[in-house]
Amino acid sequence: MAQIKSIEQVIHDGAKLFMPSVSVDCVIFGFHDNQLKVLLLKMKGADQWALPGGFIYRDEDIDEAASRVLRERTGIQDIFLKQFHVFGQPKRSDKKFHLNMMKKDGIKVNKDNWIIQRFITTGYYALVDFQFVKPTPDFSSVSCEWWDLKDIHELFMDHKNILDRALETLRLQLNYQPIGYNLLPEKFTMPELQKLYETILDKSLDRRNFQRRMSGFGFVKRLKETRQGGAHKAPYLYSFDLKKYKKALEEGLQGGW
Amino acid sequence: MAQIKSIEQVIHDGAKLFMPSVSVDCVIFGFHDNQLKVLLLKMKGADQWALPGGFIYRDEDIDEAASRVLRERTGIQDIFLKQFHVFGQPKRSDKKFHLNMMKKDGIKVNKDNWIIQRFITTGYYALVDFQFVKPTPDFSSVSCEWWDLKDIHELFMDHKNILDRALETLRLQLNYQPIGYNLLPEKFTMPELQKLYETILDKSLDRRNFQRRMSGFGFVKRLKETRQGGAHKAPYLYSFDLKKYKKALEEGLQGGW
DNA sequence: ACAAAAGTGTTGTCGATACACCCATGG
DNA sequence: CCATGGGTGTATCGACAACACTTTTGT
Repeated sequence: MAQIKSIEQVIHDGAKLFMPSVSVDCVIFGFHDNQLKVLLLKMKGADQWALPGGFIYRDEDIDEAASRVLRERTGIQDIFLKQFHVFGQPKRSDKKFHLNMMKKDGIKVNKDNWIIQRFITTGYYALVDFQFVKPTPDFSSVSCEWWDLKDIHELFMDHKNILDRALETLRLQLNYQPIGYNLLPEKFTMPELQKLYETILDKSLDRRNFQRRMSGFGFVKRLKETRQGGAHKAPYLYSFDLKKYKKALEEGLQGGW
Repeated sequence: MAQIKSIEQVIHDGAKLFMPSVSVDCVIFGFHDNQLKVLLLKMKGADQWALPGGFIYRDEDIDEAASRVLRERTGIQDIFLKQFHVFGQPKRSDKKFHLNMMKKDGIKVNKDNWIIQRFITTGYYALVDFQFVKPTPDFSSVSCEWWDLKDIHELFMDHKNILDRALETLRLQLNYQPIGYNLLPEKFTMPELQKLYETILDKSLDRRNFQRRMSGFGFVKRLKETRQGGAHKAPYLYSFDLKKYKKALEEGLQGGW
């Protein structure tokens, strides 16, 4: 697989290298300063921000393509990455807008070029450890940065819609899957985990009941250490019990029927 | 949108009419004789059964394409139909197998024809009222029939895998969404609804607790009529309270957090 | 009359909520 | 020494499982 280095190259070789009509877009969530963050790219030739995305090589699994996008934008691999929806409205991209954007950027492209066609995109969302991410722009963008979720109001094409759907899915998942591994550092305190949940859900939870519920699930284990340095009582550190965590991921949290 | 009537036509006009590389496949569930049924097509030129599927017209929403497939195979529209997964492995279809199948059927197709290329398919599942379905084969198939879920062991391409994933998704959905509308007739008894749940989950539930739980959700309402004719005590008839049913669909059943 | 199916009631358990209380630490 | 954050204990409530009992109907 040839590494893509420029828009010109995509325009020239895209049809040969990639599958037509299909793309992936990744909503990469991180957590820092008690804020839910999303990794965005600033597009060349447009004053807009976009989700990291990409095309699928002719012989590449679509999940691997998403994984590759994530890896190339963050330097991170082997983490939680999940399909959540296919966006396939015919009007989701605007040919004129695209052509104009390319023009602004000084790029000539034929009207029937591969890249100007209609694309159906599969949305993926990822949960990553903020501190290990090295945001890296791609050929189509001038910068790559973390944004506070609440500051994002408008994005490239239908990407705001994709982001909203990802968040909705994430909130639902919270009800029947464990979360936090990959979003928090190796060791964390219970209040930190709670803040994560509160931030995702955008509501406050009872401190004491949260602890017991979490402990009850069994996939967090308390360490003997405490987090020193902060004012007030030093909280215990916890880490995830990977075995039980993965088991809970597969089996779900609440039995249901 | 031109109606497709033959494989030859797809081979000849497909590239013009449809998006390349993408398709939809539908797992259409029905319920009859206390059995979960799936609608399958018997392929021309291959001694195999397949899920109803199709391509996406150049100006068609992908969800509408799935809806169209469902409509054309069953005669039913406006029902529960949901994306559940994208199947995008490069090896999911086998070029040689396809070419051979066409050959058997006496159809000549070029090796670089649109239809022989790699496809990424989006899986949808539908829940339909068995009695209203008029199974209708498409251009690629010789018949269209309901199969008992438990009798399906092997399907065309990766369709068995798609079916399994659909069932898995359906079972999960059962935990946080109401179900039964579109799968059962307008009026039904509580034991019938229970049988549906038991069949999907493949396990038995307590008759009495099931009744109370269901009633508790609020989206079924008891009618004054009873189902006459059967031996033994006549059970009450119920029907869905559409307003509350849809509300439950949107908001989910168990609060979670 | 009796078996089988359907409807209603009762009890115990467990988890979730809502608190009260205790502990540690910095100012 | 007290405000603040963190940890533990407990009473109450409600959901759900398990099971007993009653009602209806065909044979």
